[in-house]
Amino acid sequence: MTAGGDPAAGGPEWSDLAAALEVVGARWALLIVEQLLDGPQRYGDLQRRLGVPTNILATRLRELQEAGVLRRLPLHHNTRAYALTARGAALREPIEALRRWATPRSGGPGEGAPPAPRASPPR
Amino acid sequence: MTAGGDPAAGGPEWSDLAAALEVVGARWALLIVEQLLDGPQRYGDLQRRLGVPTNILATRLRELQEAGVLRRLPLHHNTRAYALTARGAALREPIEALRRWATPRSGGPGEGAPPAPRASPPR
DNA sequence: CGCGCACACTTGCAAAAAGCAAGTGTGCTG
DNA sequence: CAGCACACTTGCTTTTTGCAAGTGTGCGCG
Repeated sequence: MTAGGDPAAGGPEWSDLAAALEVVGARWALLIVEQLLDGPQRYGDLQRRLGVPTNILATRLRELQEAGVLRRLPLHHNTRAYALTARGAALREPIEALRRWATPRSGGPGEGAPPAPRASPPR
Repeated sequence: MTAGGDPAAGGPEWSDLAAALEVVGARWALLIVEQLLDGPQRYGDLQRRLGVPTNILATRLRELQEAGVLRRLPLHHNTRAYALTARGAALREPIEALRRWATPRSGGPGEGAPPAPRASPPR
């Protein structure tokens, strides 16, 4: 069941990871979910806190909603908030794992390559 | 855009997650690392197993190498293999967390949104 | 009632990244 | 020396991302 994805073929494998990235692999998706882990937020708040272009934000919110990761909560008059579904909240683990990976841990077995300074947003 | 962080301003936050995505957030990056978790592989193998465009693969391998995630092992004559560094291997946790998230767990409380079938490579 | 304002998005267009196909260089091997 | 496998490059098209400005809607106020 679901196993393989491309059985008995020399073709590319199809992993669960690819399926995950299909949903949250787009440019600002995980950052948006991360913000929402703190609780429901409104469009304007997300935009200001992340610095994400407004059209991208609108697109991502629609996609993530369709994927069942978040949903819109109608607020007063014409305002609304975005909140994670259970499936969206389950992204806390992967997100924290990524955060831990990125966090420079002092006292660990430092190795690999010397850190090179960067200075620009996601990607 | 907001390059160089935005300290002590009302501007966008700069999370560790963003730093992680800066390194492994590009289109095929995590998939490449996932393959490499099984051990060192050669260029052609990666390309065939993932179905990634060859120019993209070359670019990602260079970027991931510069980020200290993997390194090139010279093999016989002009062939080489790519292997994860310790830092790259540490991505196993985030990757497995994402895989678990994507894995349809039978018996769970179905919720969020009805699954919509897809049929195409990442993104 | 009409005006301005905040909020939540669209729209239009330019720049960057991803994708496809074909080509290049290198070192065997026949 | 021709042919072949391997590891990439190069040239061009398509898709995605980003920026800036515009649209619609519902108050709050004079």
